[in-house]
Amino acid sequence: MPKLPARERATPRATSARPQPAAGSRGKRAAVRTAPKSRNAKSAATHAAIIDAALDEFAARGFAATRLDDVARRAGVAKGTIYVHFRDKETLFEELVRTALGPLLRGLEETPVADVPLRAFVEGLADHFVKEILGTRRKHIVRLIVTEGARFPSLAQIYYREVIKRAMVVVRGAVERAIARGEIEGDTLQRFPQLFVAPGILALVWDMLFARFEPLDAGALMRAQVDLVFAAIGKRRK
Amino acid sequence: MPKLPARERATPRATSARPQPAAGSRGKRAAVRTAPKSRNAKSAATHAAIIDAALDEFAARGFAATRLDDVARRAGVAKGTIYVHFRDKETLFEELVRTALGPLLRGLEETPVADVPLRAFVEGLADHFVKEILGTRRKHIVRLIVTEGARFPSLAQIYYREVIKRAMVVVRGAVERAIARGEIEGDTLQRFPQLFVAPGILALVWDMLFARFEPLDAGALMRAQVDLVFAAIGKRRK
Amino acid sequence: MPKLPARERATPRATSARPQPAAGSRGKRAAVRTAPKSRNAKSAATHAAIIDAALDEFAARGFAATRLDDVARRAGVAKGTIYVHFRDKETLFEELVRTALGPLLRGLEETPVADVPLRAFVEGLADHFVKEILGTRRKHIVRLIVTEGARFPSLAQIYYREVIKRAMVVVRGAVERAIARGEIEGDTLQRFPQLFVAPGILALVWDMLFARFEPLDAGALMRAQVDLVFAAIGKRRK
Amino acid sequence: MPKLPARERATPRATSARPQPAAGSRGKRAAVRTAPKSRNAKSAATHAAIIDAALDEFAARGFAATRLDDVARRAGVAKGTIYVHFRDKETLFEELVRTALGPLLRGLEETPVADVPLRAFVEGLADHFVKEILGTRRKHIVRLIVTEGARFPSLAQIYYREVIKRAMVVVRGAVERAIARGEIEGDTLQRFPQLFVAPGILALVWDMLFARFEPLDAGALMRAQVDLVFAAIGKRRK
DNA sequence: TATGAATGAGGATTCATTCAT
DNA sequence: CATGAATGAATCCTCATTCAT
Repeated sequence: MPKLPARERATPRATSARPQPAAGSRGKRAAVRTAPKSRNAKSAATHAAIIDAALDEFAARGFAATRLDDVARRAGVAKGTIYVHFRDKETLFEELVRTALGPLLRGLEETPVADVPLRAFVEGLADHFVKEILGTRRKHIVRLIVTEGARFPSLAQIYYREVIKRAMVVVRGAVERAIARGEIEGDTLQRFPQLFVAPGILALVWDMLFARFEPLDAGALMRAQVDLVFAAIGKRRK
Repeated sequence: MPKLPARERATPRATSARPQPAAGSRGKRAAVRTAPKSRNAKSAATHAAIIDAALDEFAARGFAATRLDDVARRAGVAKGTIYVHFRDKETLFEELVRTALGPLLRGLEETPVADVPLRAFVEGLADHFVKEILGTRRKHIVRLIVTEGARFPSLAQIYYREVIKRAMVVVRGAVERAIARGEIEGDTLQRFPQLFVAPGILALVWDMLFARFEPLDAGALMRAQVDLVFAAIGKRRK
Repeated sequence: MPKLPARERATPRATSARPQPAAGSRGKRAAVRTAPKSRNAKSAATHAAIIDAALDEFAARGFAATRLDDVARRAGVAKGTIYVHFRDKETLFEELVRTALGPLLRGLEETPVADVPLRAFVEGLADHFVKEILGTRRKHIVRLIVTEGARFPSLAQIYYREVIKRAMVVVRGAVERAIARGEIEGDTLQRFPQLFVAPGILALVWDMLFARFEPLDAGALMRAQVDLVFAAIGKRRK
Repeated sequence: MPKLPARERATPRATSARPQPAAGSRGKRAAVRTAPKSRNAKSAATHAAIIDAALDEFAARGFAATRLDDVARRAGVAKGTIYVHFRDKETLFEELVRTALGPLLRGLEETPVADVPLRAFVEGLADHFVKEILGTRRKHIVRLIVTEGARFPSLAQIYYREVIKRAMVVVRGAVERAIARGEIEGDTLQRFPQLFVAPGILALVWDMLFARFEPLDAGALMRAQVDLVFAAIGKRRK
C-alpha cells in the first residue's frame, strides 16, 4: 500500500546489480525448449509480446514519455501483467535493450575474420549494418541507445563492453592483419576504427530527423566511405 | 551530468555567451526604450536566465524528464515566472532550441567561402565544429536535436531548413569550385557532403554515451577523416 | 452547506436513494456476470460514491470552486480513482447531472395523464415537484442546472430536450384535453404552460438565497398559483 | 511578499464588516461632481471601466471562472490597476453587484404608489422589470444574484434587505389598499406577493438556459400572469 | 495612480505501481 | 499467471495578489 519515496523510483538506478534473475528462464528460447508445459509457453509468449510492444512504444516516444498503459494495450495484456514479467518500467526498458544485444553480437561473431581481405571484411560489416540493423526493427534499438543511453548509464556500459569494445577489437585485428599483409598503410584505421561506422550513425540520426525532407541512402553512404578509405590508404599495387 | 545543487546558480547568470541578453531586444514591444531600460532589461535578463537554466536541465534529463520546477530553481526564479515568458514547457523547449540557431548559422555565414582551397575550407569547418560547438554549451543543443528531434518535428524541420540544407549548399558549392579548380576529382563529395560531418556526429554521440569508458578526440577524428578524404580524391600530382 | 468533516463519510455510501447502485448495470461491459459480481459490484459502488460525493460538493460550491480533492475525500477514495471513472472534472459534472435525468423523467411519465381532470393533474405535478424534487437531494440537481447551466450548453440542451420540452408537451396535452372537455377556457395555458412551474422555480431560487431571512413555503406558493389559475379560467359551472 | 494562507482568500468572507470605505467617493457620480480635478475624473473613469468590464466577465463566466486578467484587458487597464481600485476579486464582485442596487431601487421608489389601481400598478412593475432589467445589462446583475448569491451570503442579505423586502412591502401595501378599495378579494396576494415576479424569474432563468432552443417572451408571460391574477381575484362586478 | 513582471499556493491531471480477485 | 480498479506522488499550469518602477 505505501508507495516508494518516488524520487527513488524515477531515477535510473545504475547502481543496483540487477541480477538478471534466473537468467533466460523465460526468454523466447526457453519457451521453445520447454514445449510440454503449455503454461510456460503462453507465459513466454506474453513476455515476448510485451517486449515487442515496448520496443514500438519506446522507439516512438522515448523512455519517459512512454506509458505502460499503451505498452499493455499494444501487447494485448492488462497493465498489471507487465509487472508479472518485469520489475518495473526501467527493468522492462533495460531488458528490452539488453535482449537485443544477442542479435547484434551474432553479426560480429559470425563474420568470417580470418584471412578475408580487409576491404571485403569491411564491406561485409557495412552490409550487415545496413541490412540487419538499419533495415529491421533492430534499428529502433540503436536509436534508443543513442537517444536514451545518456540517461541509462548501465545500458551504455553494457553496450560499450559487449558491442563497441568487441567490435573495435575485431576491426582493429582485421586492420592489423591487413597491414601485416601489406594491404593498407598508415595507422589511421588503428587509431580510429570508428571511421567505418561514422556514416552509419549519421545515417541513423539523419533518418530519425530528416528522412521526410530528404532521404539518405545509408548503404551508398557507407560504401562511399569505404571507397574513400581504400582509395586513400589502400596500397596501390600495380 | 548530475544536477547542480541549484542554489549555487540561483542568481540569473547574465554571464554566459548568450548573444542578445544585453538590450531589450526581446521585450514585448521593444518598449518605448525608457531611459534606464530598467524593467525591460530585468525582464530580458529573466527570460535569458530561464532559457539558460532550461538548456542545462533539458540537456541533462531530456525533455520529458525535466521538471520546470528545477528549471525555475536553477534560473533563480519562481515557478510561475516561467509562464510569464513561455506559454508552456514545449514552447520553452522549442524556443530554446530555436534561439540557438543564430549562433550555429553565424558559423556558416562567416566562413570565408570564396577562393579558399577546399581543404582549408573544410578544415576550417571541422575546426569550427569542434571548437565552437562540441567545445561549448552549444553542444547540448545539438544533443537535444539528436535525442529529442524525432518528437519535435517542427524543430527537426527548422533545423533541416535553416542549418542542414544551407550547410549542404555551402559545402557542395565549395566542392564544385574545387573540382572546377582541379583540386579534387570524382563526385563522391557532391553526392555525400555529409561525409564531412559524420565523424563529428559520431563523436558527439560517443561523447554522450561512452566518454567515461574511452574518451574520443573529436578533433583528431575529424582531421583523420579530412586526411583520408584528400588522400583519396585530392589530385596528387605535383 | 458547510463541508462535512469528510472523514465521517469516508465509506462509500451505498445507502442513499441512488437508483442503480445495486447491480453491475454500469460496468464497462456489464461483465460476464461473474458469480459474486465482486469486482464489478465494487467498481460500481465506487462510481456511485463518487457521483454522490460530487453532487454534494458541486451543489455546495458550484462547478469551478469545487475541488476534486474534496470530492475524493468525501467519496472515501483516492484522488486518482476519480479519473478511473471519469475523464475529467467536466465529465464528472455532466455525467452527474445527466444521471439525475432518469428520476426527474420518471415523475413525468408515471403521472397518470389520461382522463384526470386538469386541476387534479396539475396539483399532482406541483405535489411531485415539491415532494420529489424540492424535498430531496434532487433539488441540488435543479439548482446546478440553474446556476451552472449557462456554462454547460450541452447540459442545458439535454435538459431542454429531455425534460422541458417533454414536460411542456405533456402539460399542453392535458390542457388541450381539458379545453375539449370544457373544463377551462382561453388559450393562456396553451401558450404558457410555464406558468405552472414559475412559482416552483421562484421557490427554488428563493430557497437558495433568502431562506434564512424568510422561509417560503414552496408547496403553498404553488397551490396558490394553481388556485389562481383555476379561479381565473376554470369554467364556473354552477 | 508572503501570501495569504490562501484558504482564507478563497472562501467568501461574509463576516468581515467590509466598511464600504468612504462610500461613493469614486462612483461615477463623484466624477461628475468633481469635474475640476482631472486626475480624479480619470481615476473615476478607470474605476467605472473596471466595474463595467467586470460585469461582462462575471456574467459570462461566473465569479470563480472569471480571470481578473480578462477583466483588466477588457477594461483596457493593467492587471495591477484593479488592485488600486478594489481590495480583491471578491470586493470587486460585491461592489459591482452592490453598485447596481441603486438603479434597481430607483424603479421601486419612483413608481407612483398612491392611488393607482392595483392592476395599473402591477402592470407598471412588470413593465419596468421587462424594460429596465431584462432588457438591459442590468439583467446580468440579477443573473449573478441568482447564480452566485448562494456563495455570497452578504450579497444575498443585502439584496434581501434592500430590494426584496422593500419590494414586498411596497407590493403588499398596494395590495392592501386595493383590498380596502374593493378592487380585489382574498388574501392570496398578501401572502404571496412573489406571484407577481415568479414569471419574471422564470423568464430570466429560461433566457439563460433555453433561449436558443425556444425563446420566451418575458413581457407576454408576465402580462399573462397579471391577467390570470385579476381574472381570478379582481372583483368582477361592474 | 498606473503598470506589468514576479510570485507561489492551489488544483487538475497523469501514470507507475500495487493488490485483491 | 492474469486482471484492472485503486492508489497517490509527481508535475504542469493557473491566477489572485504583490511590489518595484
